[in-house]
Amino acid sequence: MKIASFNINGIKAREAALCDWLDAAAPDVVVLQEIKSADAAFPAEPFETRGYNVAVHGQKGFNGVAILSKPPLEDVARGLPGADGDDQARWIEATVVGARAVRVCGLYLPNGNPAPGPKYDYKLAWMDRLRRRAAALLAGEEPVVMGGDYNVIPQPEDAASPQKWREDALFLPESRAALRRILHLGFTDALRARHAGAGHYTFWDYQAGAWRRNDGIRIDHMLLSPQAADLLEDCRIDSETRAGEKPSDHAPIHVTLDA
DNA sequence: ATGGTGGGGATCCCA
Repeated sequence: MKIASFNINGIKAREAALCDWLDAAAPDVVVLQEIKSADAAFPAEPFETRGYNVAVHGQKGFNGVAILSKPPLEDVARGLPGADGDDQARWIEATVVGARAVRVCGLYLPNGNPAPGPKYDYKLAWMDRLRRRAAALLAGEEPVVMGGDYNVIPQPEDAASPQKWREDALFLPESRAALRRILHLGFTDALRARHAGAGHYTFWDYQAGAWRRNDGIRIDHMLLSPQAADLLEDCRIDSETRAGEKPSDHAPIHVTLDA
């Protein structure tokens, strides 16, 4: 089962590029971030035509996540638990059944800039809620994939120019520590498990020729529970999509599981 | 130190 994550930066602007990538990469399941669309305005037809079931947790203008899945989506849950009144649409999960059942979670972690400030406080609080949800998922002892835009650069080797990110919410020590706290619960960073070393990026800013100069960062991650990590066959970043027509500023990342 | 680009929706916010 091929499970992917893709921050598309606006579903309306990215419909053609997303469909082209779906046709080429043929993932079984995709978690999407930054759809920037309300549920009712989400254009499900092009994906249903391609055989995907669609579950949306949308928000007008900002944020918004969704799951596309060829297997039926079971037990869909929307919103990250732990804060009543948080109306930002950043979390969706569902069970997909292939050879094995996999709990698939799609997340769009807050950017957090400028730091310090209320947006950074929100980021760290959201990561604490994520850690609690992740621990609860681990207790189920089933294959779990938490994929998405984590907006955290884990290590200096995950940025082409780490010094430029020194003061940024994506790379501050507290952000990296909060991500490590989740990993240390027992999750596997799938890309790292398969590819050591520098040069694996998922995001290149639209500005200042970042793609042309390969000035990227690795902030989109696929975290696997031990039961999912046991099934891991491959993890790759489809960086060529960043060179396409009207691209997102993120590239898709995907795992192949023996499931 | 600054400005560089893009999406969405409204004359500015977010990344």
